[in-house]
Amino acid sequence: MTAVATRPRGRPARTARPVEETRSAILDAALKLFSERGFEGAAMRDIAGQAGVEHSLLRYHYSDKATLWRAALARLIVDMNAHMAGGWRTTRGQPPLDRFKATLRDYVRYCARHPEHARIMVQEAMGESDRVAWIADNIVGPQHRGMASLLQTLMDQGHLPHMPVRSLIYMLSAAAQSPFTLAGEVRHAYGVDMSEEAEIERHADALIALLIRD
Amino acid sequence: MTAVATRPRGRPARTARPVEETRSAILDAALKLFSERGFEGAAMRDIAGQAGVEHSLLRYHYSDKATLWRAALARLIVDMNAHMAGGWRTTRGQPPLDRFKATLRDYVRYCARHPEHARIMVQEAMGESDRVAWIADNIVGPQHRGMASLLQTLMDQGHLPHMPVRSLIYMLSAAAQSPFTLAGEVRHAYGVDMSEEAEIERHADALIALLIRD
DNA sequence: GGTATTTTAGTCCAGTTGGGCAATAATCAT
DNA sequence: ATGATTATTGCCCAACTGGACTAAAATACC
Repeated sequence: MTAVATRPRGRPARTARPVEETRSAILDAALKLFSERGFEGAAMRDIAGQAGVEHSLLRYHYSDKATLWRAALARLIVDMNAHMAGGWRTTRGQPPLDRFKATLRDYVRYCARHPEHARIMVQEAMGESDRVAWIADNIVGPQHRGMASLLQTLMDQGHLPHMPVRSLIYMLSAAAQSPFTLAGEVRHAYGVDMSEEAEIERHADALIALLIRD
Repeated sequence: MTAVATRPRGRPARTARPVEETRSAILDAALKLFSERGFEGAAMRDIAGQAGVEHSLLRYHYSDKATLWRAALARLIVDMNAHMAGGWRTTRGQPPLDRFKATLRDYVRYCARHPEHARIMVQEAMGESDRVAWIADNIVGPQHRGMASLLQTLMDQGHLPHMPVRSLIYMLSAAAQSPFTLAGEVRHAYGVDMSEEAEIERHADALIALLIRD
């Protein structure tokens, strides 16, 4: 009945959780709910509840719902870039094909840990909202440009099937993400938990087998 | 200001559009909006508006929102089965590999014409709603069982990369659907309209090149 | 010709929504 | 000390939500 541990009204003491932690908790909650229910379906109050704050606080830190959405996605990109750049560095000096295989495996691991990412892309990719344009400019564009030349090289060397690079990128990404994006469906239909370490590595193996010709 | 051409209150004259057409228009509208905004995000009134009827009519034909959702998806499956079965028949007598290639092409065409299908799958595959279970039982299960043995045969013959059949099904479907599910993104990022005939066939070529080893 | 049924529109309701605004408390700048 | 700034809750609102109920018109059945 009683509200659990309601914070007092004013600014919290320095000993309480610091601002950046609060903002981060809000972004986590926003990503979770936006990916589960879509932009319209995710209620500000539910996001606030998930983050453990009052809903007015969202509007204090992020002036409206669209701004909150952009902030959440911006942080997602930063995280992804950090993840992928880390893996890329550790394979320095290896031949391109080995590097590519390692990167694919790394990408599958990212997809497994961040299924929200792909789900949000799908949910937004249709309507005429400005969010689609934002995604295309800030996420898809940079990401695809970063991959294109390596893919073209490997394709020319015969390690990848011959086709327009754009087609390959879309199919590659989709194949990597699919079982994690649809994790609920996989669980219901096959009783398999795709968040398990072993399943993730198995899927990485499958993706590499699908793509690479050597 | 004045409402445009409001139908009179009662049952429409026989000359007006027949019931089945009304029901069909409602299901079309429901699919469109559910796929664009998700289950919670799609408002009954908006679906009604899209279908050109009053919102109470939805509740007459389909007792509640969940029932409408199920009806819309049930019709989608019927349509898909009809589409795929048609293509399957026309290749009777051909060798399995050729039949499979033709079926892939046919599936890509279906994905292009019904991007709502894949989008709804993604949108529902997460939450713990009963809709996930419904999808797994009524769509995914039957569909996958129907493909498994042919895929296993082709894999044994070396025409497909070796991996668990389940992995192949998920990657194959995702790769086929991806550029159409993300059509808005493709349009913004590349200026390409994936609903064009030529693009659809190009993508079918790419999918076949990705999968088949011959 | 009358009565039941089918198919539609219209109205009302209680709950939820995004957002506006005031209250309040800790901290910081002077 | 005191006044500004920061970070938070509390309360309000008009708009919208899914659904319950009512009114009405065309048709089907007898």
